[in-house]
Amino acid sequence: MKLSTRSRYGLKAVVDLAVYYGEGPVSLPTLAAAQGISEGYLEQLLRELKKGGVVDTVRGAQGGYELTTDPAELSVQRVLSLLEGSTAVVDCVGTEPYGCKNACTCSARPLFLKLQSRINDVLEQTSIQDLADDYIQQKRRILGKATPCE
Amino acid sequence: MKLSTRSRYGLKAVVDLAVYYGEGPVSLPTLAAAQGISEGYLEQLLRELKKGGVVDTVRGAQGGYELTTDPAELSVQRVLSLLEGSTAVVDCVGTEPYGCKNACTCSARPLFLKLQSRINDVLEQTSIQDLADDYIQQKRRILGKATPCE
DNA sequence: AAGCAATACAAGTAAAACACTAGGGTATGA
DNA sequence: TCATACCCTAGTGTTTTACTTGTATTGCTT
Repeated sequence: MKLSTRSRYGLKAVVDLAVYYGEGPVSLPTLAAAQGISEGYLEQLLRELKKGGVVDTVRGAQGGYELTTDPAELSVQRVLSLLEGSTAVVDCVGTEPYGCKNACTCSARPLFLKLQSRINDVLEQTSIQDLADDYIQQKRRILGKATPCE
Repeated sequence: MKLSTRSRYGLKAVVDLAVYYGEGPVSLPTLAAAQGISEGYLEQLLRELKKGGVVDTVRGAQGGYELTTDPAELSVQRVLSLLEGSTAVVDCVGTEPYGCKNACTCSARPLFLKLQSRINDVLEQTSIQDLADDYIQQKRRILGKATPCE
């Protein structure tokens, strides 16, 4: 039931892009360094996000990646769906119909449906802007304190 | 973010046991046949559940598995934790402390915490009895109808 | 006491998913 | 034209998943 590292890195990169939204593209080396991961790996994730229309790219020197949309209008659900393939905990409750012929007699299905519904609520209602706001605020708190955390 | 088949099979087996709770042990061949899976595989799952104190066993002829607890007092959370290892979507929000030193500056952490909280709500508030009740009721509905499902 | 119906346990294994790495190609601003 | 970017495909080692196989051991039944 774990979220893949793809999703974690990719999502965090999108939040990073949200912080600089409207200020021109951010380069891959910059984004990769921010998370301490390889450029090659992060690039794959960003390409997936581009295919999904979440980010846009500018090639050449001074180029980079930027969000296509206002981060306030971009849900976490959309980002994770692209990175994870699907956010369904079991195929039979995913968005695309999965023909489990036992669905109607499955003793666990009611649970799965409810669980998925709650998950979707959170992922759809949380915008990238929400995460970026928290992130900026948290950084401010840390700067104002002697002890960085807790 | 998928739930393993371990969890799906194991959970359904526990619901099956709930249906016969108080009526003596149910044998592995019976449980395996009910789901159409191999006995060897299901046995591993049940052994895990025994280690976790969810089921008890009776050896020898006429033996089998039975729930140790009233299914109304048994949460889905407890069952899935044993089967899945943990129900955490990311290690840093699991029950046992995972020392991610970047936790306090992680832009995705607020989301993960909220998501995990909602998931735990569902898994803790749903009892095995709840699933068994739905299951029995659904079977009744099917018997009363010409078309079995939708 | 024999036999059979059960669980107990350990090991092995094929396939898929995961988490990357490597290396070449193409566009573009300075 | 050169350095800085993005673009794209393949490959690869590791881990996890989803099982199978085989050998005990236990205990009711006859």
